[in-house]
Amino acid sequence: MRSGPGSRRKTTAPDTGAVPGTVRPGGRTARVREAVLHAAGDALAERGFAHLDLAEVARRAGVGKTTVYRRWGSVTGLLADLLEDMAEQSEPRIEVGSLLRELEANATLVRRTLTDPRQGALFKAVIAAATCDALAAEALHQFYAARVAEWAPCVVQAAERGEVPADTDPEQVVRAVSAPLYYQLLTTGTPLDQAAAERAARAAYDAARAGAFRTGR
Amino acid sequence: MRSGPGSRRKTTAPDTGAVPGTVRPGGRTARVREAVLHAAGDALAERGFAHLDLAEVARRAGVGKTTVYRRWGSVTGLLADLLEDMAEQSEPRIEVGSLLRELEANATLVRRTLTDPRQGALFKAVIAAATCDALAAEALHQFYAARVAEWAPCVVQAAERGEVPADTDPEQVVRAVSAPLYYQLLTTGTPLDQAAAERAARAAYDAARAGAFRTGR
DNA sequence: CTCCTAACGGGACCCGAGTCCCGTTAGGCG
DNA sequence: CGCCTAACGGGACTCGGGTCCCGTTAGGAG
Repeated sequence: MRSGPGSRRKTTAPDTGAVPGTVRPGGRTARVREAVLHAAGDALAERGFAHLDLAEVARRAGVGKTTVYRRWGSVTGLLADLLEDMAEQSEPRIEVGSLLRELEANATLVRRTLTDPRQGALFKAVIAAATCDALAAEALHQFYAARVAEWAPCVVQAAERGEVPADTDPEQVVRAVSAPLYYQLLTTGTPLDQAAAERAARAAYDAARAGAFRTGR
Repeated sequence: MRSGPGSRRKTTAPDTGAVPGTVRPGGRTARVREAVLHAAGDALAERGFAHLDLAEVARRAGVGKTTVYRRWGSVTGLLADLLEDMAEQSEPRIEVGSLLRELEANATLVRRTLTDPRQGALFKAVIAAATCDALAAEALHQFYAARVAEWAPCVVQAAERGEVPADTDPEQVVRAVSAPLYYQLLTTGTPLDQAAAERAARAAYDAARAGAFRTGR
């Protein structure tokens, strides 16, 4: 793939083997990235993952088709970058002082995200991509690890207050809130309403209090 | 697409507009269907959803490429049929007399299914397909509706025994068992072990007992 | 057993996603 | 404020997934 370091060219393209955009990430490169990610998000929300065409994304972004293929390589690569971009701007947790309230806030946030036309479409697409592409899977795992880490402290604090057993696994509790929402989204046709979010938070809360997520078994 | 009923041909193909295989479902047609579904399952387990090629499936099945396209039309159509085929041979629930035990049995079954190379690959593929194809989504919803209906009675019986509140929604409880397993499979890299299955059953059980799934709110 | 035709099989063909080549634009260091 | 070259842009080209055409095989009614 990459040419040897001794290969001689005239004025064009030494081919350093580096991913384009990493050496000169400023100015134009940044603008192109933003335009492409934005266009990709639009296309995804409108036409769905299955009909996502990189040529169309390039056209919408006012960018050369070659550029998109060179920088992102494939649909899954673009999705991974899109997800990473979204991760940077996701809302932080707000402390409330009550575990049930915090889990409800989390469930509501997840529900809003999955219900949102743009973000929901993106998540569905990334999940689909992750089932058959290692790169997308890695991006997805990173994303959820970060999100779970953001919310885990509320369980730790609840444990300190004695709301749940001291050896409760915080991450398990946070995951238990999201799980039913994703499951419903993917395996049933019923829309995700607020009642589903509250139910998910409540179930995770009750299970945690009953000790279902204790690490010591 | 379909020619009008008045169109005249010599000896070939009246084109009734019906899906091939519905008029003469016996003998050869049935053999072809079985061979193709089997080959598709193999290919899916080996190469994954992304690299599933209908021409390759046809070759493996010893069947003409045209036949596969004519009968199933697309990858998602084939997946939908494959899922329907699997639904017919899934294991029935076994009565145990203890809700926790039954939920654990269910969780173990789900875990085994998702861990199995062939079935697991199929489920991942169908989930991916369902996010962008209405036909696959419908097949998936049907499948889970049937599976949930199969297991819901154990919650009804538990309610009669007083193990959980009388107005507990049985389907919610059953779904709560599967949800964390699917969530873990899709959003984390960690493998689905038996501990995860037991935890899922336990969490659903505790939440149900605490009244998290009561319909009356 | 015979006939009608549903369903299959082979192979030519088509089309568009992805690649390649090479000229042009602009980031950023000296 | 130039120079070097990273990064972009356009357009020709490839190649394999999906379609079409038409001849062949075999299900099943009578």
